[in-house]
Amino acid sequence: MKKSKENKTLTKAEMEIMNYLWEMEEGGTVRDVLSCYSEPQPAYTTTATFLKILTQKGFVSAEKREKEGKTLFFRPLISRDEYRRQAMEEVKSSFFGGSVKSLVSFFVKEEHLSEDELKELLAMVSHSNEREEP
Amino acid sequence: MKKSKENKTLTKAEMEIMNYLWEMEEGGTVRDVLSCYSEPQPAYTTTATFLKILTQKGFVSAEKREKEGKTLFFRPLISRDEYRRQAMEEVKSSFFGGSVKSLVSFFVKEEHLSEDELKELLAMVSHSNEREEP
DNA sequence: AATCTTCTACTAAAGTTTTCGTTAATTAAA
DNA sequence: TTTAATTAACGAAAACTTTAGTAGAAGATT
Repeated sequence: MKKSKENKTLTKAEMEIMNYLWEMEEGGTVRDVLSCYSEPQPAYTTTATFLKILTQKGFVSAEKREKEGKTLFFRPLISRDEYRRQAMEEVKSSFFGGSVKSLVSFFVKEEHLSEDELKELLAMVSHSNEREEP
Repeated sequence: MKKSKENKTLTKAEMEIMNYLWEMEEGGTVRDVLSCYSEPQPAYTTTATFLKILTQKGFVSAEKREKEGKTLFFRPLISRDEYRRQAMEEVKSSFFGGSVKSLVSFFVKEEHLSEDELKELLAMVSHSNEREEP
């Protein structure tokens, strides 16, 4: 049986780029990503390197498209939600001893969510609970 | 005006040690921390190095105490809560576009919090809201 | 007091992440 | 079609993180 250390996680810099890609509708080119950075922007090649790494790690695809000549187009292969799921597992266990309740209550308190906002959340949750009851 | 890059964050290994220190009542010695690791334990000096680093970064104090001769006693200078606050700021902005609501609803949905648990949370929040109204 | 153990401080190597210059190829412009 | 601009690929330096060996001081044991 393989040890299956499939838990490839993103580094900080890689994460930043994924966020930019997710923000764009389809993905984008090196230059598209580069333009997302606030000053001081990294070097073009730096961004290109990370996109390459992300490709190798399987988080994005690199496509060559007719219109754009040699320019590669990078597209996320994992959704923000999917990755969040993995990453939040980490956050939960390392900051909140694995307890969602303690995590959620932390944020609710910390951020002073109003009653109204909470009710909104409650409604949202009731819905998803309904269609998931076993 | 100073650039004030006070945003010292803990690395993974440092974080692990802080967690052990927080779990102990007061803090502890190198050996105390070492004994918290599950096998394979790192070398004694590895742990000592990290405690030293944490001291330099200002996350813990190193005290020499009468009873224990030369042995140093390390004590967290920041509470788990305080650090969480910083760290969660990061999580919120990089995974949820800065929106607590989106974060909380993610966890509530993801983890299938029950109605009861949510009510508990609601109660908790009502309380903290009451004593903070401006 | 001589020896053994335990501890901190120092140092450095190994591992990982971040950064970007250089090169060669492709496309655009003159 | 020669020249200039843009790009992907490569390689490696720089920065940061993790790991641990060694030395020498401090304390415990015989």
